[in-house]
Amino acid sequence: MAHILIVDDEVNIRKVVREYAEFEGYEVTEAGNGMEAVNLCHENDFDLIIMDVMMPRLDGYSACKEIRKTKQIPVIMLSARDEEYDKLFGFEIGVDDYVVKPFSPKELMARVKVVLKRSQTAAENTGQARYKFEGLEVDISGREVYVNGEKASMTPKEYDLLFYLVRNKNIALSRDRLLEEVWGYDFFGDDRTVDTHIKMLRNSLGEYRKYIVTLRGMGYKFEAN
Amino acid sequence: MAHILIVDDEVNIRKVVREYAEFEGYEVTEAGNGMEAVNLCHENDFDLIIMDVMMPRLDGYSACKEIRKTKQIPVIMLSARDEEYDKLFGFEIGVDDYVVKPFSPKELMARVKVVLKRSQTAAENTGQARYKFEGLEVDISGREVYVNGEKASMTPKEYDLLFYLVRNKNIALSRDRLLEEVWGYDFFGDDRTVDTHIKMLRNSLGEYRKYIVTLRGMGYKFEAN
DNA sequence: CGCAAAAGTGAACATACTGTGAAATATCTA
DNA sequence: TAGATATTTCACAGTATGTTCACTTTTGCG
Repeated sequence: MAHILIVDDEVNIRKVVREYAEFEGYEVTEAGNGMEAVNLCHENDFDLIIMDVMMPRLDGYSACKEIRKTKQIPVIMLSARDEEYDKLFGFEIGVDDYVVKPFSPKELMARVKVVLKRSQTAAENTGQARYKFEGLEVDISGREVYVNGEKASMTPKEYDLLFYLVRNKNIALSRDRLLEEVWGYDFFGDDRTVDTHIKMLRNSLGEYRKYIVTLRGMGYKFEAN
Repeated sequence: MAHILIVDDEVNIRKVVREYAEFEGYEVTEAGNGMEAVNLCHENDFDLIIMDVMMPRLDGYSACKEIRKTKQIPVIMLSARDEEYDKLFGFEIGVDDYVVKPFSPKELMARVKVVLKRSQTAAENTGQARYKFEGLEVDISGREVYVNGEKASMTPKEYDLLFYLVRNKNIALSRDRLLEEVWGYDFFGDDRTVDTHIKMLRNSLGEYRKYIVTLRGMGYKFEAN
């Protein structure tokens, strides 16, 4: 799943956030100050940074600016109640969200989810929606699928179905939901239509059909990390 | 049902929208400008906001940003044809949908339905959909259960039953209630069917069967913090 | 301690579900 | 409009699953 960098000089805060984040299934890396964070960002690809404003060596505000020079990673800032409030929302540095200390870890996690989702959809709209699962490449914005490097030709519905499955990977999708989301709310046909298209999609995916898992009594799921 | 806030400076527009919304069974509150809307949002829990962009005192764009600071309520924006179009879709403020004036109230209501549904499923998917009890992991949205790190394969009813128990952990559940909620109101079978499924579920959970507690003369309960 | 009611259990049987191929429709394209 | 392509429906077969039921075990109580 997503890889999150937590930057705070207080060990206890890092610990609490890590705990909650890992419970949600995120991979977590810690940094104790802004300088460390900048260096870690040069070596790793994080999906999100949670960063305190007030830190020794290099404060969150400056670290964010520094990181943004090279990478466009979403950032959630933590800060004491009245500290720097205006600067943060000047959008000057493009902070994605802002949580006031003391914060509820649950609320923080809710915001993490929102920001991650937003950045994902934003990426899709700017042409950055490429997924790769072994030899299966799914380019949603380019509306192309490659199986072992070769372009797979599919029918429109196959694309739509696959893209919806991939966008919602690891989420159980009922036939009804698929019909509603992929076919549209105004489709009044048979449930089993989904099955037929899953069948054809599986054939198109060849060996990678394994990613499409049947959930008996329920529907289907695209299962991959 | 859902509680909707309508924000527009034109009384007639509010009136029309209110009429249609109430016809659909929604509860409706009105505000005449952005500032009112922000204040109302601090005091109430709305499920959806329909807001005009152009308003005195505080425009819809700013009001939305302000409200989003504290609450993640879906917003549908109303606006004149070319006004602010880009800003709205800049994802900066995360508007959920966008209707151009003059609009058909019917179309607006259709969008309301879609947005409400989306936010509901999103909440389910991003919400507490993953539970962990020692070595027992329950991923409701992925419809997966792990026992000591290994995926447990269960029958549909076992999943449904477990998920219902977990979602209502520490709550005593009678057989009748389980039948009604997990099997459906149209099931007219034997009470003891529940027992059999509890048996199979316990076997699937191995050592973690201990979480499913029998309440003699009553039903069952998933007991965990 | 012994009884009755409640809960656990294993097996049999009927039912429901999914994968699939093929036919029937619908939609697109030249 | 014809021909091609795509979508939907349908029926069949095999298998997984749900339900019932009889029997055993446990529990609470006088």
